[in-house]
Amino acid sequence: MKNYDHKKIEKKWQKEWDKNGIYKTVNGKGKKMYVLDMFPYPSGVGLHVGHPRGYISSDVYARMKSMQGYNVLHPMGYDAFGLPAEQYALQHKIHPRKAVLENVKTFKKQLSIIGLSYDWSREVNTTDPKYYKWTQWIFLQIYNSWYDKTKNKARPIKELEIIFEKSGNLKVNASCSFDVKFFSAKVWSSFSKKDKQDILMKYRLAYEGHSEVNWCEKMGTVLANDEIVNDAKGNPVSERGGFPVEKKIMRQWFMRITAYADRLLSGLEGLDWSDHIKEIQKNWIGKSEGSELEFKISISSEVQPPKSVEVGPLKVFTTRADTIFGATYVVLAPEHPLVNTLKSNILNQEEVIKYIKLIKNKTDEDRTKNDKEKTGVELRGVMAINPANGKEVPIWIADYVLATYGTGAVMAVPAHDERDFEFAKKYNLNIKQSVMPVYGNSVKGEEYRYAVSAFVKRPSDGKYLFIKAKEFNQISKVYGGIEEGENPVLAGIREVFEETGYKTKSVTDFGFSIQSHFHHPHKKVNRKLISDLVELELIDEEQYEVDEEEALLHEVVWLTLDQAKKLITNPKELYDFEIREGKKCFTDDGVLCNSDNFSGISSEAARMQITEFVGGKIVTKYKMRDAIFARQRYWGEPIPLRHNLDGTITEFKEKDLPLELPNVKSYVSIGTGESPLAGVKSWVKEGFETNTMPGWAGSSWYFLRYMDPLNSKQFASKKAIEYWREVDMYVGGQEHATGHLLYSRFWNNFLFDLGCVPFKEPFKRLKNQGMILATDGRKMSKRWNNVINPDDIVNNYGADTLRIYEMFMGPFEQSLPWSTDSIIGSRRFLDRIYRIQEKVTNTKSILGVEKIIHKTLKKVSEDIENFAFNTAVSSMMILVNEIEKSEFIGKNDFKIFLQMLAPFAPHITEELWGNIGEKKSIHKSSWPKWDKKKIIDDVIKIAVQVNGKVRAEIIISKDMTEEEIKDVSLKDKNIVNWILNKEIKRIIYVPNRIVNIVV
RNA sequence: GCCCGAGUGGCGGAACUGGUAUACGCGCACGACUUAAAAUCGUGUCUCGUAAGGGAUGUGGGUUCGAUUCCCACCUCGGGCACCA
Repeated sequence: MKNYDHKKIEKKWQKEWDKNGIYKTVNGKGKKMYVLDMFPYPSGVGLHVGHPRGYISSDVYARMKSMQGYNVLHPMGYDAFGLPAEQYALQHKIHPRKAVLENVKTFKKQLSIIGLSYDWSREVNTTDPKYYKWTQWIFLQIYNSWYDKTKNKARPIKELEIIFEKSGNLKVNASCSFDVKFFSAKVWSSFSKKDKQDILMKYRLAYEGHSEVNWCEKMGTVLANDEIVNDAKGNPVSERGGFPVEKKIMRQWFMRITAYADRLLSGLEGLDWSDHIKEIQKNWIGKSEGSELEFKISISSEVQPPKSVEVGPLKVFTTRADTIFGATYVVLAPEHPLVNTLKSNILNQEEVIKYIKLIKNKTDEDRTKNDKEKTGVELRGVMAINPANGKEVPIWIADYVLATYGTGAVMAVPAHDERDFEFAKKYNLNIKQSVMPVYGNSVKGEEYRYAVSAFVKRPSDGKYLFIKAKEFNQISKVYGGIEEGENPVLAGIREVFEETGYKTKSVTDFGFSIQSHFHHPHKKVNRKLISDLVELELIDEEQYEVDEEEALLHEVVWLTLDQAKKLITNPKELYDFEIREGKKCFTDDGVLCNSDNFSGISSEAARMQITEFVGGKIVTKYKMRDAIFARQRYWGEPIPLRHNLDGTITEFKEKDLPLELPNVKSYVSIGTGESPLAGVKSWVKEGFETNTMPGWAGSSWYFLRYMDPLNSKQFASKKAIEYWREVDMYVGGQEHATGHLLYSRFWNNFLFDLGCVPFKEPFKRLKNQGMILATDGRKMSKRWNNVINPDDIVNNYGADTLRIYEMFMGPFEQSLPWSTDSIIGSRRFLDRIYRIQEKVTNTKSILGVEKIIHKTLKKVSEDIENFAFNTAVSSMMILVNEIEKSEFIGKNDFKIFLQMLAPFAPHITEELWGNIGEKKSIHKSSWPKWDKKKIIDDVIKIAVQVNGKVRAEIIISKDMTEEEIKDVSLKDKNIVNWILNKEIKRIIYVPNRIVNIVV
């Protein structure tokens, strides 16, 4: 017998499979299974061993499903538009189109030697005009749609026009830009064509707008956030070249993904994705429910002469309407439009303008740096009126309020919000408590009391006074009730004297109350206590005599604050320390105080009631923003729109698509920040849009194209879509959690609204492969010189070894370092299998081998289904070890073994399959079924424990009763010693597992 | 700071729903084959102890007849978000 020659075998079968087209998929034949890899961006660098990990896993899965009788769609293609291709082209001075073709070739060559079962006849490429024709087509559908919030779906923009003509926009409940003004049908009809189009633009799901970009004057180009660094002075500069970068407002295209925020959130529920990815998407969408409240603006008479401007109320968004009585100022984002409206009424105009300018020049990074101190300026001369109590509060602008979230304005409640608290402390603003923390649960028959608790300092050594209850051995501060007409400080001084005999004077009243519920053990009553905290100081160290009863109950101890903190366990007491230390900010829910009629009710109830009381409304907000859908680059899909001389926009008709990228010599940035297309005369002359689509456009729908890749009439035929439907198994890296996976869900939901696809969610099941790190534990990168090339592995060990090893090395979703040493184990495994073929006989296997074959088959089938490939391989290794111990193996059993291994090692199994006389490809054979009867053991070994420690093993047969098993256990010679002279309290028997004797 | 996830031999890792911890592979040691080496095969390999037995799943507690698994606190690492009111 010759040795296992992987080179010969793999080459031979790859050629054979190709010739026979065994991986071709035909639409509409039997039950379907769509197994998809995230298609790659074909870079010029080539693959490292980490890349194929996902492809191998989906290939194993697809191969098993195919053998199980599914009609499997398992395609591959290329996502080739985008910045990397453009930069590669610039660097190598070749046209991106040519670079892409070259890279695709390299890529395909590297993939082909791994033996993946792709149907290459369905290959797609996003840069192919035949493909991006449909990307443009979908864009136009989105452009020509608006979102009806009542029907909760996208509708044609034409229908909106009809509504406008009939009744204006008053009754329209749509997702639209925030600045649309109301108009009647009559007013609508008076608008010019351009006016009408401008208004419709605010409703479209793909719309033109403006946004800030990072502009680098010297380079004449727009930079992404990660292309910017800070120089020595902390100013933003370009990473390459170190040229200054500034903010610039530019024209952009957007996608109104926010219209789908709620559907994208709720749609997650039904998906079989990892919780991790769902969590990331949930956070990204960032739903929060709160209230929108209105603060009226009052203008001070100090402004001479008073310029009264029509100022609408200031809207704020808050999730804590219950804290409104503690709102001691309001804050606007510096960009808030009201700042401009109020300009002439602001007394300190210059200061404000200076501040706004300062903020504008900061980069996003500066503004969001974690240790950054909050800054702000008060708008003097104007005040806001708290709608809950009618009191005037100052208005500030500050950089800690974001213009882009909520209403761009907040009511500041420093007592109950950490950010407001920090700001208020810095600028000495009022802090007013309106919610009390609550300790202990309310009980029936509570007696209600006001009380004080006191920190008492002894100036001579800085220690503090505590009392120790003799009965309970607990440390606490002095507590006492506040009598009628007493203030907390006086009550504290009196209580300290009565309980301890010390005379004190007042230092501070912290003015912060806490509500607690407890049982008073001496007075035998339930108490609801509202306590205030004060700090006192000894006047002299002489201790006067105290009441005898008091003295019996507790003694005085003097401790440093640190000592006390360690001794005290009561959470309410500990909270007092925090108040003392100036962390007077309580962000949890509690019970309202200082809140007029609302005092005493819970935070939760108050949120609704107060919102109603002040005439606000309950609203839902999302962190997610609309997605920018434009790049100022050459290498992307052209946006199929034409700008007319009168300022209107005309979209392309379907028959005129695709709008192809002009074939130009130079695609270098033209220096105005616009796309290089703006420098192409013929293009500009036609009025074509010069922005191109972003990288995520083509990848947001490619999974639909595979279903019907050559269709020139539709992006895919209805029939094909209805047959293949959603992707059953989607495999790719988790770095796409908030990009591709969100955008494609958005597009698919949109296409569903349009009736183009019969399902909302495109990816039913998702698996994310972990990264393969270099042997040094770092990421594989040319930079570290630690890249391992799969071609070398395939050459030295074979594709099957690479496949087995990558599946075996660890849990699929976990990142793991590559080990050059360990791969030999996978090769040895295949070597052994190759040798086993000599043991194949035409007779039946011995019983033990047959049994383990069926057990392993069950495990492998289940493990592949669950993507637990490492344990599947491991169980097959155990099987091989067993077979080696046996003198021979029956042909039928060997066949079953080859079949279960075939998805992992398609070449060697095909070879051995042929060697034992099979004519048809193993990959076209039917996945074997395990025989339930064959995997039941007649006798098994179980452990016997005494008091939870294993002391013996016994062999039991399947028809023994529990009594018999217990009996055997007790009589076992190892056990007898352990239970000698002891009373047996209990015997626990877990069927087929364990006997535990408790003595 | 907040929200997730993970900590098991020299290494990658296994352990079903709470039931014999360390499967499988790598490495290492010894042995067989060989003039020799490689390859291959066999045996051993958590730790302390001659043994009986004891101790180990990041640390400390708890629940349980029994905990890698459940609960509480803490430590370390990885990921996500980061002034989202």
